[in-house]
Amino acid sequence: MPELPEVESVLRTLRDCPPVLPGRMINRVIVLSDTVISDEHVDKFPVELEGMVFSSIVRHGKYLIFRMIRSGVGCSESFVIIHLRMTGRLFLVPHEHSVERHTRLVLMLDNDLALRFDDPRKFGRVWLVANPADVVSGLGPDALTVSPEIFRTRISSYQRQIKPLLLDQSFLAGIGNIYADEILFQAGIHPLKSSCDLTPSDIDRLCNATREILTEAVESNGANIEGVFSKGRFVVSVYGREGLCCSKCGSMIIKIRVGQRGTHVCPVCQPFL
DNA sequence: CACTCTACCTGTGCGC
DNA sequence: TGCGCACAGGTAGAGT
Repeated sequence: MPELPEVESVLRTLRDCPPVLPGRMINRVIVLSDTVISDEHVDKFPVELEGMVFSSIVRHGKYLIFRMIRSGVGCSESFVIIHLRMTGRLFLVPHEHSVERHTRLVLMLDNDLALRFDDPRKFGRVWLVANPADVVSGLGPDALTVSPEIFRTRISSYQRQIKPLLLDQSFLAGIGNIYADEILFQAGIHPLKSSCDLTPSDIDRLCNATREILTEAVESNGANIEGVFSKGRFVVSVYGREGLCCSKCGSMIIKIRVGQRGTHVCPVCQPFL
């Protein structure tokens, strides 16, 4: 399940690992599933993209934002934005490997490679917009780079259960179900606790845990969870470990539901009080 | 505003 | 073996 660290890993691969995406022109666009294009005018999508060149890539939360330019007169720019949601994958392949069972979109490039978007569940979305704000303006600050001051200010403006708040992309962008559980475990905070009941010390630990967990996961190239997401090296402490022993205190990790989401807790390290 | 539920979608893994 | 079903998860939108 791609969350912020996994999306960052995709970004770094496309941007830094040869053959890289920036500088490549799109020769042809193949839409295999209309529903992944977040625009009622799916027909326009290929027409507008063909001939455009990948310029740069940035990430905000779980969204990848590709700046595209059309060389020549006017030098117009636009933005391709991709959200992988649950099961989306994005990678460069040779032309001849450009379509498989769950391939939804293929961007044929000018160097015999293709940028391929696969997504078994068709949850992922692709936008083509003139202004990235059209898609990402509702997001809060990026969870990896938010400053402690902003973190403290924002958290005190809500009165909500802390886990659903961490998952709310308008509060902080990038945290999903796996890292929310990991962050709350590291901070020693119960997921059902209300944000307004957190002490200044709780908030400091939460802020630090958010930065530390996400930074470590990014450096590890994402999570490594049996059968779920196995490319990275980040090892989870509580997610999916119900019935196993807590690595800090040895108690049994339990699974509860918080805001309809499976939630993993060490009842000793994360007291509800 | 806080929260809950549903829809979207399909592969997996369980119980019968 | 095979069937049916609950479940997983991110987000939007509707409802309480």
